[in-house]
Amino acid sequence: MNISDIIEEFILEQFDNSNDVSLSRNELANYFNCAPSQINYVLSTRFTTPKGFLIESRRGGGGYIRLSRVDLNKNDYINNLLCHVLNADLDYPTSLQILKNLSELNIINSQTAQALGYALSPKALAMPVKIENKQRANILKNVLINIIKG
Amino acid sequence: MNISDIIEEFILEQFDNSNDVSLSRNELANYFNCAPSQINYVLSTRFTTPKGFLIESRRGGGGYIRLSRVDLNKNDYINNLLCHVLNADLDYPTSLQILKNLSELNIINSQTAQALGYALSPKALAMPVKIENKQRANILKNVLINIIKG
DNA sequence: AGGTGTAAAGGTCAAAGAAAGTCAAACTTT
DNA sequence: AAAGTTTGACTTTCTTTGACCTTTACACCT
Repeated sequence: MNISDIIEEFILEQFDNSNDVSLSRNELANYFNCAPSQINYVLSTRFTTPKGFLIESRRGGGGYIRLSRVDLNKNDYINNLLCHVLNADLDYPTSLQILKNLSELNIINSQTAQALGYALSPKALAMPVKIENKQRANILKNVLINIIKG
Repeated sequence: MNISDIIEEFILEQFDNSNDVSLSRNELANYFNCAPSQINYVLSTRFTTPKGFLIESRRGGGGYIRLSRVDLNKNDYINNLLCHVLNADLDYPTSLQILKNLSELNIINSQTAQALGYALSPKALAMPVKIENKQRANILKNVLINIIKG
């Protein structure tokens, strides 16, 4: 077993009953006698969104890293979007269709769908088409990832 | 938790029922055993206008710092946003604050605020900071313009 | 009454410190 | 060889501290 696995296990244990864990990168690194960036490595390979984890953090004095777990099974449609559709380019009409679906599935309400539609419009993004479609996919992906957190 | 957060909480508690709080910088600094300018730091990062706080102060003997909470006026707020804030760069924390205000003013509902927050996050935009802040301003502006139209 | 000196506030800014983030090179395992 | 790990140098963000500045009240002269 390598350090990454050990650290992963350690963090998983912290999840005991709760769905949230707070930790200090430096302390952890010190405890396991490894480079601080090793912690980032563990987080980015083991505590990913597809696995149902969300990460928040803050730098500077009193900084922290906070992990939380979400239930993925309830969100098949979103999951599918995240794994397939949103990794590629996303044109504006398609994005509107996705938003409509999300709204009909009651995953988001209609105001949210509309607002996001404006946010993803060519006018809002204002950039060359090729980049624009990538950008649009990325924004929507991010919104969804966070929405499933509930 | 760092001192700044603790001081912030302390001040927020002073707001108990009233909408005004009066305090002495030196006394506070003394109480928390920190540099007086730390108080200014807390005020300028936590009790900002976008967050709905107003700060008055006076130097010299018998000087003071007075904080008050203002409630935002719907039209003024949007107007100010469109005319000033959203023409310039817009950093992420400020955008979150704006969304919170818009939600409190019932201009958008809380789900929309949250979704837009994710859409405007550095991760969603994924571009160099300088461009990112322009982009963020532009997207939010576009959303806002269309929302008040509708 | 009117200057004026002084102490008592608060303000500003930049440097130092304290986290966390990134990335690529070196190393290991498969 | 490819994939996965480990490490460390460098970056970015947020906080803390301290030196120096400005404003105000008040007492003391004349």
